[in-house]
Amino acid sequence: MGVTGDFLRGRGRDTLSAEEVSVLEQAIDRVDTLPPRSVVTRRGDRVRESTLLVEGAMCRYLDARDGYRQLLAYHVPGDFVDMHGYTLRRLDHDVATIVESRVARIAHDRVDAIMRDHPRLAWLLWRSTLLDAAMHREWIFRLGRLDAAGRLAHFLCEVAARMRAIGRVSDDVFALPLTQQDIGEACGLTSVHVNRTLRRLREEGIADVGRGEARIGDAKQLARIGEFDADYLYLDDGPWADTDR
Amino acid sequence: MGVTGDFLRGRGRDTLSAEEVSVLEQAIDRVDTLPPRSVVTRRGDRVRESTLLVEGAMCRYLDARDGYRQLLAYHVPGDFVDMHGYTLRRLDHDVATIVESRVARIAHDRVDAIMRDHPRLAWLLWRSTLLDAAMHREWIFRLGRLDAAGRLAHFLCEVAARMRAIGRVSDDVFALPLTQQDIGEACGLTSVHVNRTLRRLREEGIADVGRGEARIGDAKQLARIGEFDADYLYLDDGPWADTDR
DNA sequence: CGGAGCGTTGAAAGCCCTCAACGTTTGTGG
DNA sequence: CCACAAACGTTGAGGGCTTTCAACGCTCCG
Repeated sequence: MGVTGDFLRGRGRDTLSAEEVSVLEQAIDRVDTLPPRSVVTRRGDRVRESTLLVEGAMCRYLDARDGYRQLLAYHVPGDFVDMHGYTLRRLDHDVATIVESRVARIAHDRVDAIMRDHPRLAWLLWRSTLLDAAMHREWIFRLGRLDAAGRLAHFLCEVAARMRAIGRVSDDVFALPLTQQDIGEACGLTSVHVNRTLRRLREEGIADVGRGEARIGDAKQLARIGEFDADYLYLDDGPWADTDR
Repeated sequence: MGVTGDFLRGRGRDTLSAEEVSVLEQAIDRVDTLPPRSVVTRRGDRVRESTLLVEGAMCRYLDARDGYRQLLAYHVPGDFVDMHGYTLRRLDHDVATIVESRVARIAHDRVDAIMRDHPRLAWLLWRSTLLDAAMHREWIFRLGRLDAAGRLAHFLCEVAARMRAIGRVSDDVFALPLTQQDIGEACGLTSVHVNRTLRRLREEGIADVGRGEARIGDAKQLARIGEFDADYLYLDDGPWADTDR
């Protein structure tokens, strides 16, 4: 299988036909390896290709005046990190890697052709941007309504669910190559408070985060604390799960 | 002019050709008038038509365990409040009116036809969902990085810019039919603290919010406090502002 | 005219931040 | 392979922003 193997797996399974996989694979101009902690796209940049994360971890963020970032999204393999740039043409935020990452590039010309000739694949690309929006909404909820423990729990639940969907969770452990500073920037907390709160979750056996990975000790408790409901990830239904329209 | 007059005006001007306006108008099944403070769609609902807000004000929100809501979006005339439902098929949040509102309904069958026969209009619909996502991102920033005054300032700047884009601001005054409770639910604050913070903004002559409207006294200061930059609204460029691809 | 919702204000408590110091891990060059 | 530095993680103390609880005035509408 090619580099698109994970595409949309975290976002509704069994969605791509063999032909569609082939079309997507042939649309790829090249595969790049990006160094860790590198900025891929800056706010305001005109983008002419879109980027599928194949392996590694990336994020999107906005800078604040005080020098800290606000993370907007955390990306796992199979995610397009900037498909919205195809339509919006310039990005309103930065995109960066967390660790060394392999990415597949698809020129927007190629996407034009997909839009024209492969309506169902076009639909899937649109759908993937809408799933980003659904996650954005849940991040708004997390920041607006939850306390520190809730925010961390909710974040961990989301990443765990998405990692599970792409087959990267075993024994309730998955890679989470984020520093406490990063996690703080995702959850609107200082790294100090992230540290204290993660300690509490660890001491209570609910989750253990550190050394580049996370272990979920009590998924039920974690979901309760984070008021987490995976509905918004639309993992249960492929885009044509029910075809009655 | 029909009921689609404001569509996308707040989201890049001069975007619709006469033919496209006509197609959109003819896709409308009916126009409903919805009472104030009514829930239009509930989380999980299967949606079979999309809703264009013609007149009034609406919002989208998620409920928290404590009984409070987290607003996810505030909608002004010209916004589709649930175009993402066309692709996702069920909604992951509630949709409600703030005040009595007129909405135009377009069955998803009709959208199918638009997708098939009017690629540029299809593109515009996709674009409008991407602008929602861009606003979501800015809401994440607001909640994650700004203090109470900053959040209110940022929110007011956004609504002011969007109201201006649809010609609904005069003498720096625009309708804002939200209670302090509503504003708190948008900005992750209690209504008590919203009250105190709005008072400060009023006393300093920066903004005056109340009695169903907002008056911007010092837009520059407001933007500074809210770290607001209207780039993300993509108001300056229609979807084909530059056609080099 | 009465009540309900909304807006306003005060006091006290709590959650999280800031500042600071120190321990631990990681990575790099000698 | 070791030594060192830099980044990351950990912990404590104090302070500040926001919440909570409570009370009261105002406005609008039935």
